[in-house]
Amino acid sequence: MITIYDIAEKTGYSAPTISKALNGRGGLSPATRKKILDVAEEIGYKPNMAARSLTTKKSFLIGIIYEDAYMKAGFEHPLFGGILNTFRTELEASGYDLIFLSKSFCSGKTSYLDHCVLRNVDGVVIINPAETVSELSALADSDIPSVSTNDIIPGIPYVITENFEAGYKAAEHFIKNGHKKFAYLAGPTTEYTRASIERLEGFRSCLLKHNFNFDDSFTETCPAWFKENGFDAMKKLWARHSDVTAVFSANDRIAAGAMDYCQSIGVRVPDEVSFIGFDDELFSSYCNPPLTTFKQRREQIAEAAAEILRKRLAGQSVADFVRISADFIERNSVKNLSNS
Amino acid sequence: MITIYDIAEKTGYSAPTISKALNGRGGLSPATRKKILDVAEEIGYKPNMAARSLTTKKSFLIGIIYEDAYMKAGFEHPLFGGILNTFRTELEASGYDLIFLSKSFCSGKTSYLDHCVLRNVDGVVIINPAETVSELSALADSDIPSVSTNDIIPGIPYVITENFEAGYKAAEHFIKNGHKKFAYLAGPTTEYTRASIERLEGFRSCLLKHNFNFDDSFTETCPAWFKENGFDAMKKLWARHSDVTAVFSANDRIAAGAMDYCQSIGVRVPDEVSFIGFDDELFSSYCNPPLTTFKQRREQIAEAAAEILRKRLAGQSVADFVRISADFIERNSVKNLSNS
DNA sequence: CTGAAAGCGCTAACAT
DNA sequence: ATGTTAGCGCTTTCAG
Repeated sequence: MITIYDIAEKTGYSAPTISKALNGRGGLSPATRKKILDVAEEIGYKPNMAARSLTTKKSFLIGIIYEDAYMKAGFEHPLFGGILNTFRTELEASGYDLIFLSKSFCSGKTSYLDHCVLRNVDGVVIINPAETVSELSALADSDIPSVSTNDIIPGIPYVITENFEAGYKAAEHFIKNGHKKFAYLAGPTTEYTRASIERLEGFRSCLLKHNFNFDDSFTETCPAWFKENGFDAMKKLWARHSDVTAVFSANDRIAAGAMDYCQSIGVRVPDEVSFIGFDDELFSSYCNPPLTTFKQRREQIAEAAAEILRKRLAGQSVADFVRISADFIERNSVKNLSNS
Repeated sequence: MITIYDIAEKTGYSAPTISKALNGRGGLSPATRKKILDVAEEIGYKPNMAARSLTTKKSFLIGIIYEDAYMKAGFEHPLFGGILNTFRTELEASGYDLIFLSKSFCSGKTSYLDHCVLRNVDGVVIINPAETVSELSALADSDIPSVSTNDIIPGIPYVITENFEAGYKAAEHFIKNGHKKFAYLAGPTTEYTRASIERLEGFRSCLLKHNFNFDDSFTETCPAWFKENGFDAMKKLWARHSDVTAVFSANDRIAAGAMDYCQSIGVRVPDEVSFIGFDDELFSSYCNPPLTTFKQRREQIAEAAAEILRKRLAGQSVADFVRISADFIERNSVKNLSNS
């Protein structure tokens, strides 16, 4: 292992001087600095982050909370995987390393916060916490800067898609295409995750504004985000209202399951029932008919979250939250009834 | 910050004694140990990994090399995302934390190996390196234990799907269904990644064994793994051989693009041309027709890799490589010509 | 501009 | 069974 003492020996300077040169601090003659840096390069010196961390109390480590308890898709989750991707790039560019935080370090008796202390992380990004998230409030109360990209945790700034706006636009699109009977297939909601409800509220808001009937019987809530749940939900909904023509789903998988149900009982999509989904998963452009949906701007969400975390790491104040619009992706799952 | 000295003060024991108790080392009376652990628990002591790492030279950190330079799908990659998922679970259960390795730490002048040294990682998993992987040989030559789940790097044990076997089975399946004219749409190959070629070799091997004609003109190589590449490749292949009825593709996206091409020129799938893909992406069960394909056993690959790394961390010897069979997923993209 | 001394939190080696 | 001493690699403080 090559240490600053090796450089000290080679150059004749003392360890603190080497340290100053390496870290670009002041109080050094340019010639000295250059000589030291040259020797460091020459003998292949690499700092020991653990030692540096011990004295400075900074680790240049960002903890990632990533569990995907909801969709069980792991890193392949259509939203979270993409956010993590960009977030990683952003923070590595700022000189930080990313480390996964878990609740099971040290024989399972640690909390997320414990894990932060153990590793002395400088900051935390909460991409997707495990279902039991109450302990996140401990994180929020700590002085470790954090940011969330999915859950709304009191005391932690978040960056989330403009779900209300998207729901509103979905309704507008159906109305514009002459639809008059609407339904919503909701996803599950948790203490800190209200995405499905926000989408519903936007959807309903637009419908009521245009004086359409949309009471609770037109919403069916899925216990999870999978295709099967969409199938079951559509079945129940159809038993109550077989006259709906416009179905908005909380995500693409639910929409796919619902379309499957319709086709399984001989109801044509989109001729008899139209669909709009959410997420723009890869399969959504392959299914039949290709699904009209919303794409969340993962890169932009990650960039905004990275920016917030960077500011907090620098001790600057930040907004309580940022909302990012989703992009509407029009395909062929919505029939224009005005033309028929 | 709570340290062992706080426990020492509270209990009256010295720091090394506290350390022994905390780490379960011998030479302590059970009573002493219990008292120390109780106090530690009571005052909420958490070890400082950086300090521990400084003295022990162990960091309990595993470096992850994950770039996805090939498919640009990031964590949503159909194979790598899944492997990372399970690998993470496995190693966290063994008391390790996962940290991403990059080549750009410290203003971009570090290599993967440099990054390992900086963070003093105990081991490395190479899930998917960046295109320029030559520096991995430096890692292989170092004494840091590593394992690879996609690339074959001299000196590093790997766990990879039985690609040859799968290719062989694909050919068998076509033959069993009465096909006589075959083609292969290859993916790109790099210095260390021969998956596409291995699949081809298995495919060809079976065809030749059954005395079918299969010269190089029946293979078209895509420059990348995307749908568009499959479309273009099928177009070129079709210009040479419009009589093939059985097309095996190096991955599902290429297969999807190729099916698109056929349908775009009015060739029916699977009635006139049949397809087998690779990966079993989510869209593969949604596309039209649903695609017959192979699913790589991501969990099993990750478990085997974790086992190899654990053994190497413990100083035990391991096999040079492990090959894991892929599962054949039969859907409706292969027509049985014997029945027609 | 440079160096000496001290210490971050922990553990290894040895002494008692 | 427990304590003493020393040191991991680095940076901070302060003296020169």
